[in-house]
Amino acid sequence: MNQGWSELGRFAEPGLLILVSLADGDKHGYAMMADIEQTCGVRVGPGTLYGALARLEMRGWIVSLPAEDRRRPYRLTGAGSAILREQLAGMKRLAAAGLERLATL
Amino acid sequence: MNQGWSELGRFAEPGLLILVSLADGDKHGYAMMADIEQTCGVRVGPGTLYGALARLEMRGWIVSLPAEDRRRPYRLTGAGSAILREQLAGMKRLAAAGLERLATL
DNA sequence: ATTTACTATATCGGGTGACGATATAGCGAC
DNA sequence: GTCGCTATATCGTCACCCGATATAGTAAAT
Repeated sequence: MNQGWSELGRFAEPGLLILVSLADGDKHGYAMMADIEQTCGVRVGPGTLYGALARLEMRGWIVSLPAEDRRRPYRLTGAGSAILREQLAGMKRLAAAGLERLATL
Repeated sequence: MNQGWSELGRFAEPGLLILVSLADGDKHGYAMMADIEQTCGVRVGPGTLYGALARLEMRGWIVSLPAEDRRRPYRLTGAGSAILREQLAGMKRLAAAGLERLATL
């Protein structure tokens, strides 16, 4: 984690970044790392990524597809896209409310 | 944590919620809990709150003001509001990008 | 007056997860 | 055949979330 999205304790959520990455279409781990770094400017290391993938799958937000080649692709589930939509809507509200507060400060 | 902002492992950042709460003006802990619950629908317990407050202060995002009465108010620092602005801008971008991806899914 | 409820802060402990480091291995190029 | 890239996996440490619990002041109710 970190850089671009800038130093702080733990203000970024790798799991959420993964879900956003998969919202674009099925991807395997390495491709997600590249996608997330490119679109968010955040580097997610393998330790973070594969741990988060396992937890997301365990919770049913994603499923792993049969491995093609050396690649193990993942797909966002219905539950995953529902929770993602909900989370992003909440984030959007929070960001708007927070920025407004900062503006009138 | 949880409810309204809905069940998931750890997709909410108490530290960020505190900064947003303080962006509205100085507040003591108990007032932040009330403010955060009212505006975000998220309940932050005392264990979460005071731990996060200590860390935020240690990092210089907030300062504790001299206690009036029984209350220990906190104030957002310049560094704190800068980091908050940056974080919220990032969140806004991510939310917009993610929701767009979900829409074209 | 004492019980009840709310305000307010503080601490402890368990469990979860972020993340760097490291290992493994296939592939293409030079 | 070695170098760099693609790709996945695991381990260990440290941070920190969060429920539970303790403490205490205030204030209205009984």
